[in-house]
Amino acid sequence: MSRLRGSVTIDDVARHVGVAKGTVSRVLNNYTDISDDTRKRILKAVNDLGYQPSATARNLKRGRQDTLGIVIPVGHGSGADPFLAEFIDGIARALDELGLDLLVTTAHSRDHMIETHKRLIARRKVDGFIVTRTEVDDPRIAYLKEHNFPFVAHGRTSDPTGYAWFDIDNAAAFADGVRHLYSLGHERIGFVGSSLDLNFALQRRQGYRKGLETLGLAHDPDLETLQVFSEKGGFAGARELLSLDRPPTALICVTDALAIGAVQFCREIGLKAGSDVTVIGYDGLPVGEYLDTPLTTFSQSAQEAGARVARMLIQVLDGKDPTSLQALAQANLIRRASDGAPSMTPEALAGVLRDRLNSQPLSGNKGEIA
Amino acid sequence: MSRLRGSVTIDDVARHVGVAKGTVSRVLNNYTDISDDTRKRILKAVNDLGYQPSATARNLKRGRQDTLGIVIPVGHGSGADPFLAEFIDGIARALDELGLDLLVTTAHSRDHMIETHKRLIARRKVDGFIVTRTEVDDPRIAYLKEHNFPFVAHGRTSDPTGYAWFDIDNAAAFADGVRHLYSLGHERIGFVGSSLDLNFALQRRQGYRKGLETLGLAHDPDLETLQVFSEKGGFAGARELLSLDRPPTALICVTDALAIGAVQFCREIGLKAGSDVTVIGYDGLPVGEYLDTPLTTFSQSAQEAGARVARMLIQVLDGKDPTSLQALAQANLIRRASDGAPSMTPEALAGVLRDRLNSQPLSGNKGEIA
DNA sequence: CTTCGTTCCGAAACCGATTTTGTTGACTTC
DNA sequence: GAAGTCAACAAAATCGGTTTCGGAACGAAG
Repeated sequence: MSRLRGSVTIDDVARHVGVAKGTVSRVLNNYTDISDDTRKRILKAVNDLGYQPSATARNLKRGRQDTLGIVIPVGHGSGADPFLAEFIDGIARALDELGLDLLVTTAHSRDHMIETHKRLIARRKVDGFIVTRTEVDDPRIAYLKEHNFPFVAHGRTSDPTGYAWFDIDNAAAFADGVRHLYSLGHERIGFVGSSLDLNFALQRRQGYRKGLETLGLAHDPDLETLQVFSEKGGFAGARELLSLDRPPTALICVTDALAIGAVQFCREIGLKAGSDVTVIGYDGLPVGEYLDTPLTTFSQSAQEAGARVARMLIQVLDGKDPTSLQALAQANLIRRASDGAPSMTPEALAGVLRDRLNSQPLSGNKGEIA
Repeated sequence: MSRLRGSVTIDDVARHVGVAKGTVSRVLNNYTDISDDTRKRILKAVNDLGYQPSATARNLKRGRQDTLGIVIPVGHGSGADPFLAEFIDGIARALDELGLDLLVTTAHSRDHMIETHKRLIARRKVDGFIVTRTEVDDPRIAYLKEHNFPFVAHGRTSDPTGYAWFDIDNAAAFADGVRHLYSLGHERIGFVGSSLDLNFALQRRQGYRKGLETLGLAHDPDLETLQVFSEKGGFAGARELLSLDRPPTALICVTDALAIGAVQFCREIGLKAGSDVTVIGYDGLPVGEYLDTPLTTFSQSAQEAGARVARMLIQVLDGKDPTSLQALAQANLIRRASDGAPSMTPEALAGVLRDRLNSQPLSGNKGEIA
């Protein structure tokens, strides 16, 4: 009961000035049919009383919430994605300028994810969604499209039509990466990937294959491995590929986490990343710079991506046709130290590995395949 | 106009069943004065129509938003804090179980921070706040206390009375750390800290000093350095301390980021972390495990901390006395590989450093002091 | 002096829920 | 059989805004 926390309502202002509350509202919403005198008196009172309109009441009438939603996928304890942290930061910054807010929710499964979107829509807590980490066949996008609820995707799906999205040209990046490795002298190039459900993972593999094809290099299925999304996966992937009879001299990894694991495998086996074996990652994580061999990686600004996607969503909410809001950006390669000309042939590398794998036990359980 | 996106209102349900909307509301809120028959018919209609009450309308009447707020400090482009990402994840998970949501905002300065809290309160967008990264003298806490707005702090201030908080016993952790280093044989232990405005940074230094005192070790002010909060700071800090005439053989760093930079300095100068120089961090970042020398560090579960703080805030909102909600948890040391017995005396270390610093140019600009 | 058009603002409807108050009919009770 | 009780719901008030509608006051036009 009672004026909770003494907040000032529009009625207080109206009474204070001696006008109808509708008049106060009109002043605050810049209607023109208010005399200068009245306007000034009301503005003064608003200021004096420290009045700020209740978002709730305003939203009820307007049907808008001035709030955007993002529901982030969280693995089973796998920890938060460092990319997402910066991405959200970017969104929040962009929204702040416009007085909008961001509602953040997590979901641990696909069902939970859809359910959360449903709830937020039904209870009208948000005006639109930002969808991240798009899957090749994404149930969220299907749901939102079907219900005609505003959203912008960061990343595409297998059918990137009929909705607004912002994406990195993953395929081009990986094709470039392969070309770069080839120009360094690598001819056997391994691909350390992960679950192909995620669209970017699939696209990066496509780019990898396309790159090989363009260069006229044979595509050897043995040089591709799919691992879990973590350093452990990268470790296991590197072990798998480097243990081949004719191992790759370079590894291109779908994410930095995988690349970090791959570099670790190289270190443990006594190979120098950047010369004995080349490793390239993707994400531009700052920490990559502080590895013993600073990681060469593709970078995209997560913060900028967040800001951009937020602004796109606002345009959608303003009625702009989502189909006209589709943008592709290029990632760029940050060369640090984990890439270089191969120091030996695949055959020589295979020899070294045979020796080392037999003589040296590897660290703990880091190579376990999940 | 018009039923936006065809959402079903309580009136639709009432009309469909042929009752007053108040009756529908009472059914949904478990009032007892409804006949079984009517209750069933209404519940069926609710189900059939897929009705979910509008959060906005309900909030307007109830005066609650079922939304918690967190405004996270973002440096000038310094990037997002990996700890915060997991922390938020923990909050979101805990809230999900209770049907609450989390509003995330960023602020780039102290003023902006207060302003954002003000706005969120005045516009009644949130029921309470979670305050993170508390400063020794925190303006947010002062403001919220003064205005009697519900909140829970993650971390204390210099005056930890009169509000609810959850904190790690930073002082105890660092005192333990010093004891641990001493037991390994270190007698000159350096402290790489950062801005003492943040309460945890101050507490950790207190713990460091207390640890020395307890062991009867002299406190040498030269062994303490304050750096910016990043790998660069750690690099610079390690350089400063190790360049002393009698350098420390162990460095205890306030955060993992600093420790990572310190380890990098050791590597570049040709010292082996874990034997030549011991480095300990704090945060338990997963990436610390994948450095060339896996980082020994103090760990606290950010996710659990988030969940815990969220639950505390809910208790505050339920009317529990904030003063009764104050909890201190212990951090625990995760020993990996960057700590060990000293391989040489401070004097010998100084000799090595003199040689190396003269002969070997250091990497780029990483040592610059910001 | 009427009529018309503006300008400016009060009154009331409305958004979609919750909650209070009031009403109805059935059932007791004496 | 009149009065009182109770269950079960309808009707209306309310939350705090926005928006529509309409009316008063005034000057200009005819």
